[in-house]
Amino acid sequence: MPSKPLAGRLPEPPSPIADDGDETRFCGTCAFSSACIAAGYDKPELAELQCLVEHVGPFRAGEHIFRTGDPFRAIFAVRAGTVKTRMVDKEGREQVLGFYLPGEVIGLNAIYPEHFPCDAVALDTAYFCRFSFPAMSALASRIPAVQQHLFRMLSKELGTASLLAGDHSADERVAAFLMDLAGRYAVRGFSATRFHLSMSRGDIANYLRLAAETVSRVLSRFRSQQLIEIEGRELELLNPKKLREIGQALLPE
Amino acid sequence: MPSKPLAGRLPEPPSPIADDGDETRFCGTCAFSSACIAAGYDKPELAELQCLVEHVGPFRAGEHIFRTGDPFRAIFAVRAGTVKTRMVDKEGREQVLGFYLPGEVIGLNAIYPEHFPCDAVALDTAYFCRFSFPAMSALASRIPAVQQHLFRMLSKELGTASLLAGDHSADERVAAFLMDLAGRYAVRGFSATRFHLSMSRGDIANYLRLAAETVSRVLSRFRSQQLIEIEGRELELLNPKKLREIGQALLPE
DNA sequence: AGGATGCCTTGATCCGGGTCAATTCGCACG
DNA sequence: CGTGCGAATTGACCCGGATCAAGGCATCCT
Repeated sequence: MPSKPLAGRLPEPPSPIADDGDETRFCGTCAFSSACIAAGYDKPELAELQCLVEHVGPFRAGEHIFRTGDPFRAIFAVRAGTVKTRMVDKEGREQVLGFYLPGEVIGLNAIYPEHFPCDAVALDTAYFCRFSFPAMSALASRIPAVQQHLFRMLSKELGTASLLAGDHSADERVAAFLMDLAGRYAVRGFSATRFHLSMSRGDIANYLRLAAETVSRVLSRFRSQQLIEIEGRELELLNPKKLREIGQALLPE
Repeated sequence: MPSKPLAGRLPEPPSPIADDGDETRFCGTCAFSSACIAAGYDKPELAELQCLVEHVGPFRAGEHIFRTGDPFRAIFAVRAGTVKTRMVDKEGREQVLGFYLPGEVIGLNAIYPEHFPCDAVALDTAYFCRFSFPAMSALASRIPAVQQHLFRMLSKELGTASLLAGDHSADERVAAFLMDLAGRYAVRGFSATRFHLSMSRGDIANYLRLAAETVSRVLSRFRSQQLIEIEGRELELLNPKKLREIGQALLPE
């Protein structure tokens, strides 16, 4: 069954929203929060972090945050909403690289080429913190915790990228995908067993290198096996243990 | 036909060897050379770079440079020889993550987890420069070029990792693999049309998420189509243009 | 309201590449 | 100098998931 309306698709983001923060208290759920805490909220460097960050948005579903080929000047932390990144080859085939939830960071893969190698597209109404990268790396030079944080984020993304590459069955991929999302929501303090899928079946399938029909079939089977409850894009994990087991080959630890 | 002997498998590495360098002139083909040059060879910082680097090796074919779970203390630049990195899941299935040629760097994916998430195994006799990572990041704080170089390497590896993930035919994968190797040899100043494959068909297949038999078949077909000449592990690219065309979806640019 | 559109689901069919198997070759080793 | 073992090649067969097709059900437009 198709999705039910959420809230009439209004300005306010339907998915979990990260703490907005104010001048002195920086977004609590942001990917940089740990770096900030390590640096110490009272340190003068924090003032600089405030300087190099800029709140942008809202972007509506389908709008681009950046496009392939745009010169790389900044990275973006998702403040609210969901984003997919994708490459489009010259035959027009789309390739979804990843989905990003509140608190996560996009644009890191543009450092090397110095131009964005992919598009970033909002899946629902989304807000961001924009970090000037030159300013950021200058700051990283002076605050080891910031530098380390950047290294860690890059290295982490490297780890997840290589997991997807393995040859795994459709069941493994879908189960791992659901558990991965659940874990990421949990880290940010949201429910790990009930959440909304902001992306279409087609996007999920593309990301997992499957056909949309296959994703649909697997989800239907998982439902009939009492592993999940799903109605449109509203999802509940009924048996996370079993799901983790199925997807274990694709999951960390 | 299987491989022909190269040089009797003796201490000296059979594959291209990077410039060994001495106290003041650091390995010319090393991945860090550009950072060094940017910093200036005469700068006192270079002395520190000399301090934090340590030449290790030789490792013989099959020996581990590091193992899954080892605490992360250093990254390694390949000085000579070839390395594969791989993960082994708990069912014992191997997953090849990448091959590394002289001048390239392994271990970056360990920064985040702080333990190596994979094994690194020498494919032939191999030598390395070992860079203490704490020292390296301390240096990165003081020399922007070093920091930027680390960022770039991480970001670059991120880009290549996501290419493999796409769903592509066996022909595309194999062609792209060969052209990628050719390009990487060319960058380091080696022949881009004739080179030795240090890895087995099985490793290639595993890396490309194919069966060894499929790789073998594709190579045979490429040979019958006059695209390559191959005997055992000695390879010559007869029609790089066509190969690039076949593999374009997986290749940069 | 009526029609168009996009997303999702489900069924039927097909094919690329995996799996199994046999053979050959080269090399290490007793 | 066999002998055994691993890597590579080639053939025969099969299966998971892609593709094609049809139908349902929302939302959006006019």
